[in-house]
Amino acid sequence: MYLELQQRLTARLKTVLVDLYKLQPSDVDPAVFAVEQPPELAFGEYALPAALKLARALRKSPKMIAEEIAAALTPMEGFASFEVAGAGYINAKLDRAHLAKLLAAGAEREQPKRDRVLVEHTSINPNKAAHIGHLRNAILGDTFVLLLRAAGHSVAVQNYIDNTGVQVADVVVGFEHLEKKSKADVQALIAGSGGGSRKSFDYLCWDIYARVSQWYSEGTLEEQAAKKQLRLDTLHLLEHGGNATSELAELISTAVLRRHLETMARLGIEYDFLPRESEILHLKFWESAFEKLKATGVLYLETEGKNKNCWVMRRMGAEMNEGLDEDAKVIVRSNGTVTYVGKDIAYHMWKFGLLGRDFGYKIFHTYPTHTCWISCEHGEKEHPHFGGVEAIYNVIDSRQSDPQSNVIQALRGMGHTAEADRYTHFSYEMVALTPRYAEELGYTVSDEDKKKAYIEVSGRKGFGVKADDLMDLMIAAARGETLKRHTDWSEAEVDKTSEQIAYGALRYFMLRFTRNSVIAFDQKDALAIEGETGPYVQYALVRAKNIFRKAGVTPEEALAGLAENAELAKPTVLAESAEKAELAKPTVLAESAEKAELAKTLGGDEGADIWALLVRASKRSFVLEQSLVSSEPAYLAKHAFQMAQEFSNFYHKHHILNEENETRKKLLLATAAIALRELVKTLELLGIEAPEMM
RNA sequence: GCGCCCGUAGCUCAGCUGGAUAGAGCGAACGCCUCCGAAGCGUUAGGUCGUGAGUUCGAAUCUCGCCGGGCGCACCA
Repeated sequence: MYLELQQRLTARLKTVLVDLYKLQPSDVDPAVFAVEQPPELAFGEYALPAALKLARALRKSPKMIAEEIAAALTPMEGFASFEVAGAGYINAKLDRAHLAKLLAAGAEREQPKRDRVLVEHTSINPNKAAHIGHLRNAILGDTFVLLLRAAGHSVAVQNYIDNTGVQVADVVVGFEHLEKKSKADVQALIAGSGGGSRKSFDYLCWDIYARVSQWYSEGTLEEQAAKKQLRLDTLHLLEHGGNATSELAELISTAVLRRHLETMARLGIEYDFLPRESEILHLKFWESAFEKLKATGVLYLETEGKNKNCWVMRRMGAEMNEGLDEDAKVIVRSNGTVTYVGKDIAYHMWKFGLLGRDFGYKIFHTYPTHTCWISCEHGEKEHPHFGGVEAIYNVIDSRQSDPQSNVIQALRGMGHTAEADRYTHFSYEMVALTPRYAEELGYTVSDEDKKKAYIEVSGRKGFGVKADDLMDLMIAAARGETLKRHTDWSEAEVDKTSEQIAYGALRYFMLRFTRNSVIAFDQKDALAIEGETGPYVQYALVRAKNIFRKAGVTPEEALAGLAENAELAKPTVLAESAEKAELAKPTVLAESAEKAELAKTLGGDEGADIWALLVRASKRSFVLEQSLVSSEPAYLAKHAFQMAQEFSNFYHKHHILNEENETRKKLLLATAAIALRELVKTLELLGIEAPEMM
């Protein structure tokens, strides 16, 4: 609602400036039409710096201009006043009763249909159990998908599966050469391992992967070289396909992938399509891309220096040394094989529909509401259309920003500048462990590491926390708290609530930090259910629900009580584009005794906290927009927390059920209902559930 | 060596397209349950915004240098 009113204010400001100063909006610095937020709510809800920006051009004092504009803006539907403040800011104050009624009516603008976009996230190597760092990736990606969808985008979620890489090869080496397991043995292991327990196949692979990594570095130099060669040979067998080793790899990677989907499903994270590297290789994606890269001159054959006989791509800002660019990125090796970046260029051309080839598709998994497809060479005739989207977001950790920018540069070099501009590397920093927590987990921490703020986890060393273990630990802790408070609950109730709290706590913790901040994970912080956490937000909402349970009134009834006879609050008022001029025309509202009383309550000092809560509640779509343009879900997480905090304050201060003044009680109940609705919807955007009780 | 990111309260972090007294959580001290659940609420203490210069009427925010920390820079993926 806040966003809609702001857009109307902008539209009206434009017409006023055209009328007053004959300005052509297209010729003017957009900053003139900026709408900011005053530092304090007491100053108003919006601040217009227009007069400050126009002073020089109009050769008048900012204050005079501000007075003129303020006078011309008045009156305006939804706004109570426009006041000149400071050097020439115009502070706009909302009509408080009006906003309260709008919020109670819950009028939301219909989202216009926006672009088709593709979000790639999770993309865990299918060779071992998911760990804590993967959780950050998947939670960030999944939440961003929720935000995009809420804003009207049609989103396909992809989880890229590198099933032919060295990491899978390492585990295959482990099974074949360390464990001496046959394909049938591995099949039996997979069949015998239950999901979610320590006996799971992905856990087994976790240990084998760590052992193989250790094994590579043992023995004489000759032995080590032989092991390296074994690793390389295995990798080539996987890439080539059609042999016993690649079949074993397929078996292993698919089983681990299924476990990853189970792990993520616990948090409500689902996928639409799983493109695999094996198909990118076998369906000759690279060959198509190579032709186009050569034709556009992005790649050239190096004839001199260390990269002789390689096809290379010039890096951004690379310097030539005597006509030779030795810093160029090798895309095709001198032996004719393609590097990782090369394959990635082909894959991303496919994403934008620029490749001229497609995957085969078959169904891999069925979720309650949709199916998840996986790539294959010869798939179903009927399948959804993936790829060919307008914008993409790749949730990939910040260490990969170089290869990511190489891909973008290749697209740009081929002339696909529009695509390059809409390619977002949604980068994020790693999740590490605090030294203290690493010790708690039983790892030996060196004295040097103890001084650090955090220690990086390493799948190679088997050092870290597995995602499923972490969730189990958090559920157990939440369960302890729940049991303390509700001795009379059934087992099912305790289970459900504990899971809602634990998963909410985890998702919130991964989202509350901005993307480029390293998260130093500590069990104590993660399990904390006080402070800026998911459970705090959930608790606020549960308190709101309790009010209605006791009052014998539903939130819907409370909202209707305030919204009634509010013609102006009808959704249609806001359904059309706010840019349209007719919306900016001043209209006068019908006055009523009830509205006057509302205005009095909300306007006084006593009502300041109620007003602050209502304004906060009105900002969901505004914060959603901010989160989207900056690709930063943390803003919405912060919004949820602030809502919860202001509601807790309100809850403490006003004893709604004892309120004797009927109009006041109606307002308080409606405010609680608005806060409840907004808390639930904001948490929904973050993928966090709202418990009934806790 | 080159590139990217970071340095804000004891700790963990917001704020960074320049603008109205620098914010939050944790931790610390104190206070609040005959009243919708105290997993809560309130009050207080705590900051030369790494450092030096520059641009500007105005800099935590922009530019440059320096110091400290992290990560990239393979014919690995």
